[in-house]
Amino acid sequence: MGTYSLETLKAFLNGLTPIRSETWQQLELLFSEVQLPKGRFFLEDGRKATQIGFLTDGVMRAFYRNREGVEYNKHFFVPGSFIGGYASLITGKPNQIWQQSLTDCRLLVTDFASFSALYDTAPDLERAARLLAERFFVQKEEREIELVLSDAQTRYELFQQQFPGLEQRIPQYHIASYLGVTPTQLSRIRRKMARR
Amino acid sequence: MGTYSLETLKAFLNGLTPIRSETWQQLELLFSEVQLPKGRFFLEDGRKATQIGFLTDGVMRAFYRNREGVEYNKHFFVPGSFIGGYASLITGKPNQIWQQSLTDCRLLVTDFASFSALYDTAPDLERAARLLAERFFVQKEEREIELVLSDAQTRYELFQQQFPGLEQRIPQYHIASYLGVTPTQLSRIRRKMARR
DNA sequence: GAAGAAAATTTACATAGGTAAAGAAATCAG
DNA sequence: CTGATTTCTTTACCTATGTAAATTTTCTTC
Repeated sequence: MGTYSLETLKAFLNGLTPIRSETWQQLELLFSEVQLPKGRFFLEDGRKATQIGFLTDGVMRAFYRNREGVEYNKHFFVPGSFIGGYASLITGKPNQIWQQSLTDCRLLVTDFASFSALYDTAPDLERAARLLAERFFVQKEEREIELVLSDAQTRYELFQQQFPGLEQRIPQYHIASYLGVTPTQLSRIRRKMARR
Repeated sequence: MGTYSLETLKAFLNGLTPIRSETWQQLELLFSEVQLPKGRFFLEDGRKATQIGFLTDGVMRAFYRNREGVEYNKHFFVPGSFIGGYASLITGKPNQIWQQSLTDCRLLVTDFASFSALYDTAPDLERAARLLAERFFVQKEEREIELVLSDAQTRYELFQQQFPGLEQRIPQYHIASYLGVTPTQLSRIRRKMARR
């Protein structure tokens, strides 16, 4: 089972760029499997991020929280995603984005410092890291475009396409927050859509 | 003058990670200086991006445009910034973000394919590219947080801090668009701020 | 399967901020 | 300089969506 998770991670990295077996041998020693029950935080606001995880099972969310405690969902993670306070890991500044399990989850976790220390001797891994950073950037930009150019109903339809089946697994208020509207408004949108 | 621009670029890259002189020798041959009069596009919607530029003089903006032709400014570029349709360059998909000079500009321009071809033989350059991608990601996330957690007046104040002096050089409607409000609303905010 | 909790919907009302258009101010070109 | 253009501000009006609270529905768990 742990082996299977590691295989998923290996396949993911190889999908970015071919990883040499020497590199992988070093890499797989770094990761350990962690169970995260529903509702737990992988990452909280205000402290420095130090770990990265690779989600192999379950659903998680990333969100911001304002002074008054209002939460804004920014992303859902499904199996096969890297999670972690990427900006905080890179800059060393306090983390601003919370990450929480919405179902029971399984993760492969490692210390980011150990991971990135390998870049010096493993150019294939540094390449993977570049491609991953680029992919993260593109994802953020695509989401930004979605938020700017689409109205709430279209965003809802896009959410349904991008996360098939997820709608059934998590509360609607989480989806509303992800769409940038209130549950009230999402309910109005759904009613309107159902009427035709 | 062209030499001076190249020095700026070199300093910028060295600020990311030390660049070997062999790498720089190859690199500087790739770039050529381009003048961009006010109002010209570096990049338009719908076609694939192929070039990157390094802005050495002037101000540019990046923006999205919806079906109806309404524009949404997402970023201003000041000297010392890389510009180009980064997402499109990476993915090969059609570009979605327009980039236009707001004043007369000077740029160092190169073909991205030639630039990235050097990664294979120049790990220092690939490292710079990784750090740049990470930096781009962090910038986007910080801006995202700003848009989510701050109201329009705070965003205006942040704009003034982040782009000192820029306010005087470009029309207010460009700033309003960057802040995500109408010129009407920015005017209301300014009036309110002036009253104390 | 009944009681309680959580989630979703609906309603009534309030309001921030949009649109449109007119007028004032500033800037530019000849 | 001066007329023309562009930019900025203001006003009036309107609508989408927020808030709050009540109601209904769905999900848990004992």
